Amino acid sequence: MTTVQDQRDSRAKHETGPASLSAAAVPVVDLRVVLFTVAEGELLIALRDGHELRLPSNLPLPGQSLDSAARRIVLSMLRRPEQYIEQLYTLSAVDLRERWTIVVSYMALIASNDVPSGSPPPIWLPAHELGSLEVIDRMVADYALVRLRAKLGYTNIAFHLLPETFTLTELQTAYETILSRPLDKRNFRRRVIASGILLETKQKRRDGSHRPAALYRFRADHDPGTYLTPPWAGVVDAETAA
Amino acid sequence: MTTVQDQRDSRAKHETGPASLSAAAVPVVDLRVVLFTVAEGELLIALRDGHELRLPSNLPLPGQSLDSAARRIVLSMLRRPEQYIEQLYTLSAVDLRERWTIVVSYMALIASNDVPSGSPPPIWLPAHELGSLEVIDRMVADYALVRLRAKLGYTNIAFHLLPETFTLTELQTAYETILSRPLDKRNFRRRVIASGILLETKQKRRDGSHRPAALYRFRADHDPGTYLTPPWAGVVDAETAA
DNA sequence: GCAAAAGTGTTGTGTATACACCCATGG
DNA sequence: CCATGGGTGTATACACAACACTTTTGC
Repeated sequence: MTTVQDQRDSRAKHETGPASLSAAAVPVVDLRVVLFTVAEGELLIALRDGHELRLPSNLPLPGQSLDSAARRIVLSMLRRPEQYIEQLYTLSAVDLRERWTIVVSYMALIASNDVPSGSPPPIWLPAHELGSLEVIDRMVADYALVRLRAKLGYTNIAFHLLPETFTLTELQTAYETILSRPLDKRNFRRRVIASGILLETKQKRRDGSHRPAALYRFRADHDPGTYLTPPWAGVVDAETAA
Repeated sequence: MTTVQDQRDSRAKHETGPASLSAAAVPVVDLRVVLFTVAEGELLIALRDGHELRLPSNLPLPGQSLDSAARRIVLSMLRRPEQYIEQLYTLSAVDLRERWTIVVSYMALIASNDVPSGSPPPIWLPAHELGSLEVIDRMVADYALVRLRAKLGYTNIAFHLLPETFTLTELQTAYETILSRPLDKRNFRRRVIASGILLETKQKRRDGSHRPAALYRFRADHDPGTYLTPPWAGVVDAETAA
């Protein structure tokens, strides 16, 4: 019945015609990032503090991949690149100002130690206290959390929440914080060692009055990377597409 | 350093200034669907036949979810709703006519028997012969294939490629076609029966000169549904967001 | 020598794989 | 009676969960 051409034509009419439905007939494309970190046994999400708390967001630029645009958001928040980023989902919504918006959401991870924070610094809100967020932000953040937890089961993304070197106990604590349940020490260590993703440094960390812990490093080369994400994620800039 | 407001401002400059990079400063949002079916032992993708073969596409409408818009694409191709649909990925690219486009891609599944095909009917191309597609379409289709194969392993989506009743051999053949490798009959049957997603009808299908096959039905109520897809996929229309 | 965290093995249970023959029917 | 696809069971390897004690250090 309807061909591509038909549809493009009817859209063109919309563009020039009056904005119906109190939403303009051409959408704004808006990126939002759910930036996680783990600190003091809590999973935190970075928010911008304006009139109200909002997920950090940005508009894409022509000739730039969406993934770069998402990374720019993180940079503007922290003055540091994230350690992991992944696209989540895209949805169409009408925002508070009745603007038709296409929201492309991302999840990002970073280690909490010495994150410098740009100005203004982000507000770090515990992931289970998102009640104050605006509806769309709330949905996006909730979904990011679901996905993060699910991915702990079959990927190694949790490493990206830790600094360059870390102890196995720190790693386990990160898992437990995100999942909010305790894990068995021996089983955890066995699995993570067997996965081959750890590089044992010769160093030890001596903390308090107890046995020092071995320090490990994340083997980026043994990381399958961004798992059910397309191979070309982040690669399609103007050059590539031409 | 840079706040949301800053970024919106600098973007506003772009909008009113000259379109740099030969791409307009406001993107077109374009949905594309990779519609799969299995027929005669081949995995096929539906394409529109214009000047060249293209993935079926569409533009979203304000106040409508992207998922509805994607479903509209399928309807316009087949005059039937799909049996399964899922969002894949969103990317930014500059198309052949140098228009800056945000491409939101979807994967959809349908049974091949008695699909009526709208006019003009789609061209069904084998999934391993996508060489003739335009770059973006090609990437999208390739990724859809990766995701479909991956999901066979941990979901039941393959059912959505079959008609309402089917034999276990038909189901197995669908899996084998998509994975392009043979599966063990006994193990396959054991697993699929154990999963509890099959409803055994009392009917049998008598084909040729051999034992008749039991017919099964898909238990939609036992299907976890759209798996790593957000719960609100397709729900966020104008009403919901307000 | 004691408090405090690091580190280490075994056993059972369930899940996935490999593999070969009999069954029901039509012609 | 034979050709054709439908249907069934067992043995083995591997992954995962449960569970408790010894080691090294600082004070």
